[in-house]
Amino acid sequence: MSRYDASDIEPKWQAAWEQAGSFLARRDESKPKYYVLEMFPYPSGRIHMGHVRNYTMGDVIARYKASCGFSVLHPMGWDAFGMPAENAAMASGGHPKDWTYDNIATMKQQMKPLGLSIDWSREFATCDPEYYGQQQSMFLDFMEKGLVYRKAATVNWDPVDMTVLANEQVIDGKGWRSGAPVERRELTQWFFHISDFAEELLEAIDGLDDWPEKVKVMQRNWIGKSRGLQFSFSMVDGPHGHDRIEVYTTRPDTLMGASFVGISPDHPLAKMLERERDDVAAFNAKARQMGTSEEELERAEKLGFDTGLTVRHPFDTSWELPVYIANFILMDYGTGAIFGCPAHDQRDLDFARKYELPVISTYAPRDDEGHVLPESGGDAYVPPKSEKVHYVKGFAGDAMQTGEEGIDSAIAFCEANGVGQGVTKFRLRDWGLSRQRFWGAPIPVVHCDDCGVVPEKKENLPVELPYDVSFDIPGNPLDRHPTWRDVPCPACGKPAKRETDTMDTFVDSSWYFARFTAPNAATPTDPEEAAYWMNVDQYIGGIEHAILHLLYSRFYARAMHICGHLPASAIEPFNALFTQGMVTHEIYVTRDEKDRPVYHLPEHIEWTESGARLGATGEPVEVIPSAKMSKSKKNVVDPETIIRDYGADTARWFVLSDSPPERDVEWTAAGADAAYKHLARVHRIIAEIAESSDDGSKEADIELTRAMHRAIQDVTMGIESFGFNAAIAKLYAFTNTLQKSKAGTDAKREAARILAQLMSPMTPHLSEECWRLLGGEGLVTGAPWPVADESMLVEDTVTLPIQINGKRKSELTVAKDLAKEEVEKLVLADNAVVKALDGGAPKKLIVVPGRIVNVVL
RNA sequence: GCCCGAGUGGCGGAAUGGUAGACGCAGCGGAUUCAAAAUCCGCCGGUAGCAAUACCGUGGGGGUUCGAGUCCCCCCUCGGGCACCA
Repeated sequence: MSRYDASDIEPKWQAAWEQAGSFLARRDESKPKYYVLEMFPYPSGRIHMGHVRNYTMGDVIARYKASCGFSVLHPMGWDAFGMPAENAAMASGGHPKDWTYDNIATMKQQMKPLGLSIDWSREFATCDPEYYGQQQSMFLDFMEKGLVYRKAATVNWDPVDMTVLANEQVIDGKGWRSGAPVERRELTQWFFHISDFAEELLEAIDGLDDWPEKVKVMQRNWIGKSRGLQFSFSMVDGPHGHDRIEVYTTRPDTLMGASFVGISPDHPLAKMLERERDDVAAFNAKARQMGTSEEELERAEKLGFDTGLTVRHPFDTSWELPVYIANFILMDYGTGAIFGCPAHDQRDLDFARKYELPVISTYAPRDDEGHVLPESGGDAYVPPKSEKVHYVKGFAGDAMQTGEEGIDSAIAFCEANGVGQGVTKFRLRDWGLSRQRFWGAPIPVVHCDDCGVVPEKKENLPVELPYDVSFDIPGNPLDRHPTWRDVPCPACGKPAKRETDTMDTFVDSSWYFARFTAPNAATPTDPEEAAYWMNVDQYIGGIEHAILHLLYSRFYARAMHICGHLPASAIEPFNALFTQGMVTHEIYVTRDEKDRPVYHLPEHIEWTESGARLGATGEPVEVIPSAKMSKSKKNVVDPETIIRDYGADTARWFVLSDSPPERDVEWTAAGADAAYKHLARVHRIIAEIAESSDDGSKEADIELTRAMHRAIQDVTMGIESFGFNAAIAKLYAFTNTLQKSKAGTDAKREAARILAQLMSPMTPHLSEECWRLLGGEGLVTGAPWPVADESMLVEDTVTLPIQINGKRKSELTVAKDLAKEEVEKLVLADNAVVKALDGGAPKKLIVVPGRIVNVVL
């Protein structure tokens, strides 16, 4: 009998699947289809355990669904454009293309030994000209349908490197390379009209039944539909025709508590003042010395500049409010101007106290006992809008009403009195897709002095990225590439210049799922293939993509439908979504002479009785609790090493077994050892059973068969509900039962065959091996999934716990369907109950049939 | 700062509002062995107790309920996102 040797078993069965073409997706109209997709990887260089976990989960689903008779599509590709390739080119020369394709080759070579049931014939990278050429073609379609436009928008500008910075390249308000304070700068950029779809994208969330509730909540909040009042303050002696300031507020019910008006440094009025007054110019310049991210603006100290100008309150023209320029107000939101009500907004309150502005409550708690008014030094009073409050300075509706009612009546009152109108706004902004970078899909338009912005002709696509470029000076090489940049105008033929902005990589990942249905089509999609394979039935990826990637894809699918590239049924492209957790690991750190941390790889650590030490020097090592595996912290284990030492099945089993899939899993060497030992044990048990021939007792046969059907039921439910760890726990239990069983060989062989099959989505190689040992027909991959016999699942008796006052004191084993009255009699006769009642009668006797009994004294 | 999650033994975790700790790891005891590895069997939340058993226990504090890890309110800690990281 051979020992379990993964390095022997795994390549053998991978070759068998390859030869059988087991994973080629075939369009078969006679079968139901199932499209399972994991978020495709960025080719960073090497795969990591997070990838292994993500793809293993998808693989379990893909293999299970194939066994259930579905025609399965399970493809893989590469999200291959992006900054790291460009950074690598800057750091060590070379071309981003070579770096990227080298990485893809390495990572594919690392993924293959995992034995994933992927149809590799559909593989592509988003940096393939065939792919981004189709994307450019769709961009032209979008232009034609009015889904794209240009406008000015702010970017992070590094004044030393003379280049645009990504948010992650801005560290503490400074450029990551130059260290120079970044500036906000306006550039004309390309935008998708995603905000036109805000209402629809919001409403359609309700139909996403198989998406996690938290993702739906995050998307709803992101779209941020609000009802509010838009109106203008008239200015007192407004300069140069600026006689009004238009504001939008979601809390018009606090209008009588307004104490100042704030405008963005980029507001037209602020810009006008800036030209005339040095002090305003200085303040605005300082305010612009900040990154563009919302997070940075919110965290920064709130600063204001008193312009000396005032506006009149719409309901009391003798009441004048000061106008401040404030660094936390963005021109992109609403009207770029707000009124501040310090009593009911903590940020406004902080601002008011700083600049000694009045604080006026418009409402207070109904029961204001213990409530310290913000006027008297308390915090801003910000109750939920659904809570009833007492309006002390309201101007419409009842004195006692909820915030929502207060807002509604305030809007109605203002409209009736000619002060502005109620409007619905969305927080969602249009999707800026321009990137001033090289390594992305070129935006296929040409700028002509005569004709303006001219779309490239479709027959000239793809507009391919040039190879003869260098990255030794900052900025986009496309900007300074004369032969690539200087082209004739597609409309008039005169000399013109190509657009040098490339597309956001979110564009690439917003339709790759559709391209997988026909990866070689001469158009973006093939209608028949898209109709058959779309939608993605199960999408799996990280929670970090909960908002942007998924929202953009939902928009993009709609835009593709408008242009005829997807059927109407595919505008919500992901039927079910699962967000898996990360793989974490402990961090090992020592200190250098300057007390800076030095990180060490897990494989360099040795464990002694006195703790962790560095293997090479014996130096003690500090162990920091688990965090996401990252190269910088060196808390990584290389899947390649794990596969070499234990085999792919062990890696797959471990990442599924130890934690619920939506939670983080901590990689531990002990856990990997345990997984390996268990697989070896299964192999041994099954090999023994395959060689044995015993008669067992009939009772043992029935008992084992019952356990087998129970296992089929539990494991199937586990997989269906993404409870992989629970399914694996049942498989452990069933293995224990099988090992201890006194059943005869026939019953044991059947149970062993079912065990191998139930394990096959998780450990496909081992399962094939066991299947063969047991004389199973063909490959277990593709063998029909077993179905539990319902009659074998039913138990005749149940054990009811007996609680006294909610605490378990005894138990009672009765026939499953014993009448409630009979149960009550038996309960009252129970020793523990008799003792507790001490001759008295229970106050209450609760019998939940088949579950529990509670005696209340 | 704003939005969304998560917190259960030494560890990973299980538990349609119904016996908290399934299953696994580590640990302890035993069998096997010349010995070890491997394997097999048993024990394994805390406190008190020889024991039977009692009390405590799901991040902290309140609440709803016959009954709360699970539902509600407040708080703490950790993680994800915040529109140019992917």
